[in-house]
Amino acid sequence: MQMTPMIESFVYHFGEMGSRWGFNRTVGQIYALLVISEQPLCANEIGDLLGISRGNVSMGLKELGSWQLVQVQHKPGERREFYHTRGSIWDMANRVFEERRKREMDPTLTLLRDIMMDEAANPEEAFAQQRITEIHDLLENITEWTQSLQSLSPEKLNTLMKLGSGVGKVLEFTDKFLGKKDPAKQA
Amino acid sequence: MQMTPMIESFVYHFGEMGSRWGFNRTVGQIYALLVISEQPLCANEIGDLLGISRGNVSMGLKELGSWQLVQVQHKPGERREFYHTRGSIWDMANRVFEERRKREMDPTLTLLRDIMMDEAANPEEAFAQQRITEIHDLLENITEWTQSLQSLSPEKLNTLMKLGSGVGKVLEFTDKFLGKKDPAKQA
DNA sequence: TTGAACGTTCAGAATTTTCTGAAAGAATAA
DNA sequence: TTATTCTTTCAGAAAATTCTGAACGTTCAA
Repeated sequence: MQMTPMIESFVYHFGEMGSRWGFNRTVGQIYALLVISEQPLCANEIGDLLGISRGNVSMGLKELGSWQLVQVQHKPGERREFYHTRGSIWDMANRVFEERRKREMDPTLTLLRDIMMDEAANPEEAFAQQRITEIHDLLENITEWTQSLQSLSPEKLNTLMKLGSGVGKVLEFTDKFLGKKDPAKQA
Repeated sequence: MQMTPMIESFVYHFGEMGSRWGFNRTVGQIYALLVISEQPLCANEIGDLLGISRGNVSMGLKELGSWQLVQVQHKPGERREFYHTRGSIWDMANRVFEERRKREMDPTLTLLRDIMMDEAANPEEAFAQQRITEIHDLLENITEWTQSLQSLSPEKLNTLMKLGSGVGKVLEFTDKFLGKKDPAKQA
């Protein structure tokens, strides 16, 4: 693996973006490198390519492991471990979604529910609780929905994506033909 | 406005979460405060409630303004500015999505497209380009789709959300009744 | 025109996050 | 056993981010 300008720009950009997705720059760079490398890479090679210390590479790979985004491989006769990404780009995106849900959404929903259970001590708290309930319901909706989308087959998801806002038409159409039957009941 | 334990826990949690949504802890706290306060707040009050400096409040409000998440209000006879959130919780979520798309997705898509246009200098770059194309297509799909969902009416969006994975059934149903017609064409 | 009450800015301080490299652990072969 | 080659850990260093508060700008009333 060689650091050409093309590969550098990709790796550095994903380093910056990484922090938006829940991990730091180095972790993002390591991941970017593994994604675009056809061959699995060993820790030393990663460190050399990115110009970071061996310890940092180790921590980064550990982090990526906890996200289940990398796989360890052994080459016969080699003692070193080689790393590469697992699954398709889709699988990876799913895993990031899933992991962020667990780490961010779930604790937030729990907190909001706890607050909703409390007795409001005054009108200010009552108003706050009302807002918090709205936020909770929205987040819960989005969370459940995205989760159910993830269980859809890739083909169906693709159809759905291609539909775009045309999905509105499909809903109308379905409504008309099913008559009284509420499509929501099919969920 | 008073800092009760209930309000504190909400505000602090959203401070932590804020960093995941693209702004820092203080900005998250200021926003949380404005969301659950029925009355608009002035900058001094915000600073006092959160125990942060006046300058920090000013910077935080500026940041929230750039996200179009707060509105300035003037009370008659008052020289101070009062701040509160604009629109419903849904509107706010939309605005955050929209803003993140502009700040993160668009630049990423541009970079990936640029790389896709380059000539691959060797087989390694060719492989990298292939992966980058996959990533680009996925991100573009998701971006366009979420954008088109945002243009849907709130009721339709709600129906869709409630459908959950049941949307798969609706797609099958539509397929059957439309026969040869590919629903994707309606998009 | 002065002073009071507000808002903004930004250099440097404080804090938080990330990274390094030395030490220690583990596997293997001789 | 010892040497070799790899990995991991973590205390402290380095870097990045955030925050403070003083200086300055603006508006308005007297």
